[in-house]
Amino acid sequence: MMLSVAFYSRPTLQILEDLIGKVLIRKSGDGLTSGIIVEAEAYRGQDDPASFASRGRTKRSEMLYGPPARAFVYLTYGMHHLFNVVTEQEGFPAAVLIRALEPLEGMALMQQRRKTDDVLNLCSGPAKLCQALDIDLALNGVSVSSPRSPLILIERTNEDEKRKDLAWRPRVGIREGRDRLWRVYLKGSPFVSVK
DNA sequence: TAAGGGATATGCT
DNA sequence: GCATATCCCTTAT
Repeated sequence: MMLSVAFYSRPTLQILEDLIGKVLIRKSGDGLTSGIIVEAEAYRGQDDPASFASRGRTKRSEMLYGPPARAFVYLTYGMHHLFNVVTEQEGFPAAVLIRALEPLEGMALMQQRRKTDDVLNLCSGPAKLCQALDIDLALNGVSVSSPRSPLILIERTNEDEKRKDLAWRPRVGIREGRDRLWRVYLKGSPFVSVK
C-alpha cells in the first residue's frame, strides 16, 4: 500500500523507474489532491553534475544527505517549488525529483490553485505539480512514509486501476541529455512535460 | 524567446 | 559585508 522506507533505501535508479505509476497524495486543509507519477528524474551522488551535492555539502544540499523517505522541497528561480524524495542510506546524497503527474483526485482544487481548467496543464511540470498540490517549503523534510504525513506515496489501488489503466500503455522511456542524467517518463502520456 | 523572482553559493573588498 | 552568477521553471509574448 504505502511505500515503505525500505522502498526508498534501494539504489536510486531502481527507485526512479519503480516510481512511475505510483500515486502521490497530498492532504491539506483545503482537501485532498493526488496524481499518478508519469515523469521523474534521479540525482545521485556527489559525482552527478546535476545534483546540488556536486557542489559539496551545503545548507541547500543538506537534505540530500539525510535519511530516505523524506521530502526535499526547494525554491528555484525565486518562484517555483520543486519536490524530491530522498533516497538511499543516510550520508549518501541522492533523491528523485517528481516532474509530472496525471491528476487523479481533487481536480477542482488543482484547477483553482493553478488558475486554469486545462487538465493537461495542471501537473505537467515539476513546479506545476507543486502548485496544484500545494507543496511548498513548509513540507521540506516531512516523512513520505508515515500514515500521518500530509504527503505520501502509495501503490495504486485496484479502483484506480479500473478507472484508468496504465498497464496497456508503452513502458517508460529514459532520456539522457546534457547534465540531466536520468529522466524517466511514461511514454505516450499527454501528462508528461517532455516534448 | 525572454522576463520574472528569491535563495544560495562564491568571490571579492 | 556586498556584488554577482546561477538555478532541476513557467508564462506570456
